[in-house]
Amino acid sequence: MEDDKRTVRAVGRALDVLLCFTGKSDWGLSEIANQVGLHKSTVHRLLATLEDRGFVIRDEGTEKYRLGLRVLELSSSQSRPNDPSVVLLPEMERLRDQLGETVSLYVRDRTERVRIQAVQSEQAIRRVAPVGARLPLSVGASSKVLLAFAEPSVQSAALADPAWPQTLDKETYARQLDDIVDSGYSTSFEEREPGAAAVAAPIFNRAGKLVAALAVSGPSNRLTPEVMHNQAAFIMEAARRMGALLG
Amino acid sequence: MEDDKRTVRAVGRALDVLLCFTGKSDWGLSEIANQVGLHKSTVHRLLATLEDRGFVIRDEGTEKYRLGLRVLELSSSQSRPNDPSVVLLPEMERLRDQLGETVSLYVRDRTERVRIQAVQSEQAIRRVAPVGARLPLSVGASSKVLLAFAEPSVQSAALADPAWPQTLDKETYARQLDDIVDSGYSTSFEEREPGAAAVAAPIFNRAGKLVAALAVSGPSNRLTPEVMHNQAAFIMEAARRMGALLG
DNA sequence: AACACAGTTTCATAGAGTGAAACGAGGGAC
DNA sequence: GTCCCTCGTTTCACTCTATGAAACTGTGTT
Repeated sequence: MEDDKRTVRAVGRALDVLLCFTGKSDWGLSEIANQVGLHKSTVHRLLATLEDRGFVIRDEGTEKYRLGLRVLELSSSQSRPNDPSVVLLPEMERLRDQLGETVSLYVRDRTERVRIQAVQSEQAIRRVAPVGARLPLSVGASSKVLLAFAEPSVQSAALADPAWPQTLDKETYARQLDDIVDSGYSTSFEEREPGAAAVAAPIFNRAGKLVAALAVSGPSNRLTPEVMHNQAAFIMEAARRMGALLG
Repeated sequence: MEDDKRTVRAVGRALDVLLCFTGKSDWGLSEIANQVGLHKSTVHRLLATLEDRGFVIRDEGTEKYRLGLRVLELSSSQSRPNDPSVVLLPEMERLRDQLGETVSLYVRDRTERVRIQAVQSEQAIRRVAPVGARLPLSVGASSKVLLAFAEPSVQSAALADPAWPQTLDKETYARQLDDIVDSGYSTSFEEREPGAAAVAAPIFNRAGKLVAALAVSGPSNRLTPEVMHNQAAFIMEAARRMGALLG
């Protein structure tokens, strides 16, 4: 409400329209208008602008809107040299082969986390982990790692976020984070998703700054607490090696 | 100029700001203002809005702007099931192994073409082909394929585009396109980039609609006109198989 | 110290964006 | 066939938003 004056309303609305396309690829005009809470005619103009610049296209046949190729163009020009998601990929594959489970790489983005890289397990039952997925910073092994080793200001900002689940007891949570700092890794067992479990360790760059969380995840019947405890040493070792690869 | 009334100026400007980040990842405020021809304060507000929604972030250290992770999120939710870029990937790898050169997949986007998928040659000297790259629809083997087999309205729109090179003789070009329709493939020899050559063939879906161009490209000393002529049959055969994989 | 340059904020004004309403175009239902 | 519902498109008067000049702050350079 305070920095609304520093932003441009029409642009913010257009970006909100664009963000509709995460999770659902085909949208009708009225559908979007309903979703973002704007008038049809307003959304129509915003979409016309987005379409003009190639950010959305209209499916021929069904007249529905869909993301355009400008998005691909942007994202491909996003990755810079010594980008963690490409530099660390070989090490992630090595760890996947060593443990046989899906390996993911997460970074914090404000009060959420984003999976910036993943290599899938090759087992029949495996964790599928789409790159680019945005997840809450509250639950899950990687979330706790990203918070436990973050600066205090980051922690308090995350807890103050309206999206933070009110059901979590903050004291218990804080103690859990302390334990993670002590042990150097974090686990989660059916915490965010039923049937899934994960181990995560922090990756620090050479300057000692937390840059990402390395996570190994799989079905909870394979990744029992004992198994995860045994894997933790390997994961921390891999995370250490990865940190050395970063600027 | 005509449909400017149907679009939202501020949004268009914001998207133009966003598009600065294709080709150069780090931008200062004044730099962007200069690039897009807007006032500093205007760009400042647009960037604040883009930052608020996570489309750009500011590098800590250098205060420069850079693309945010929302872009990754969007692009990853872009690929739909039976998307050519994933369905055709195995066939592209097969062709790469068969011919030993870089294989690219292009689609037309208005009056340009975009590389939506690529598999790199494994030779020491190879064509590097970043996915997402946007190229002119005038020159290059794939361009000519995408135009030759397109509907007449598409062809005339491309020729009428202000970006179309005035140096090309339209009659010679039209004859060239006719030849491509007859032979079923297209070649280019140091046409767009010095030292590079390519062969391309059209991919039609089951309904007979042109959906993409399949291109094999490499250094011009390996891909001589004779070599490319010999490879053409394999490429057309691969393109035919790929078309059968599409809806 | 003086300067140059980048980013930020303020503010009066113009005109751009807004949303209600009307319009036109399918597409079922009956 | 008609009616009706819904979707996308267009118009238009009004308000409030976006704009850009200018002032301001901060940082590094000469």
